[in-house]
Amino acid sequence: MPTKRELLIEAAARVLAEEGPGAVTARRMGAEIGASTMAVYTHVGSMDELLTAVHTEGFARFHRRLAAVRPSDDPAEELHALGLAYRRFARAEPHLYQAMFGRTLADAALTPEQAEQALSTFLILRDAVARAVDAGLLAGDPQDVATQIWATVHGFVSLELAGLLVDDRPARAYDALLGTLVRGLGPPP
Amino acid sequence: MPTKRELLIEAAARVLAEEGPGAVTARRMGAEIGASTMAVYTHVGSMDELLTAVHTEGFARFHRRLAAVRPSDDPAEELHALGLAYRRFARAEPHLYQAMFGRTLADAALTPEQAEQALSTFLILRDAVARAVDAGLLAGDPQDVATQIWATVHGFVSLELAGLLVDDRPARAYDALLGTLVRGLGPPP
DNA sequence: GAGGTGTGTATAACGCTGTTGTGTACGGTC
DNA sequence: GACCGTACACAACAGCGTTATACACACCTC
Repeated sequence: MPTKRELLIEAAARVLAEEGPGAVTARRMGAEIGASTMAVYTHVGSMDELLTAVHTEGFARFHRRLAAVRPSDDPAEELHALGLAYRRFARAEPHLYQAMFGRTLADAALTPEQAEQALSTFLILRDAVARAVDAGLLAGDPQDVATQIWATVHGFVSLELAGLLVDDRPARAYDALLGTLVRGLGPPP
Repeated sequence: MPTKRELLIEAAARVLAEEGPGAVTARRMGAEIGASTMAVYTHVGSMDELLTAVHTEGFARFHRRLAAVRPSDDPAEELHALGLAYRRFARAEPHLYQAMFGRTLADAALTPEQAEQALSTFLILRDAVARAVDAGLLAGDPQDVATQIWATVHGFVSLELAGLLVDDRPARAYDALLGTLVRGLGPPP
């Protein structure tokens, strides 16, 4: 049986994903779990802490999605599958993705828990990159290479979610971008 | 002499840049220009329209920054300078950058004016890419290539602003990413 | 079992927000 | 001089996050 805190976080993540950040209010969250507004303050602390918890929950879902990509013998195929899973998650839960990646550092730094969550998700990518480097597909320090891949992939889906991508065939453009990455990160000929 | 509408937009952009989105309120904006709250509604229409106008103003500033990068005889150097100007703008005005690129398409589509603004800024990059393709530095359709570059560059600075970049030398990592891009987008050997 | 203690809850209130309505002053037009 | 439309300040409304208050209930000690 989930605690009321867990119910609140789950409800907040769901309402955020379905109706956007404007719908996530303390009164609404209380009503969602059949309690009063005070539930947020008794069980979570504040709306800010609730949104922080949703951030963490978002990364947990993201982690599960990426971890579900089963390792392949072909590192190129595995990286491609990871890239597709990444974009699929962002398009499936745009508000959650926005809550996870859209914060500005100038506002508030990440909590240690958030940083650890983000790092553990990043490690999925880094390990796959390390295998690709071992196989000779990519070259360089896996950490640096994975950072570049993450930035690139995030940039594309972020522009896409913001409606700033002019391309009318985003899936094809995304594949082209992944191809560019592998070319640019490959060993020198 | 600027109109009160222009004063409001300028004040909103400034307060947004200096104090973040939470400080941009109707009462504050009225006080900023020495008028009452009603000024926002008389001269702009609503807070939402004001933020839309700030979005447009942000792209105008962005455009000026990128357009100030003077064309070089060396397309590689020009692209590199554009990339540095891009990151410099984002780091100088993170809240403005966030307001420009952080909206989720699911919330509200861009107005035609916003789309045109964004496109005209994109054209600066596309033209530079076209020159690089002519010079044999890059290969492919300039529009597609420029889209890939934009996505990549945006992804990096976006992660950086969100505090999710683990690298402790972001400037070096950014240069490495730009290098990867040029390699990946260059003509086949 | 009786009485104190502490936690969870609901209700109400405070100050803030965006927005709207009301009344008033001002400047141009017939 | 009378009229009209615009801009303005002030007040009010609903909703927000948050806090204070009062009540209910489980538990623990005597």
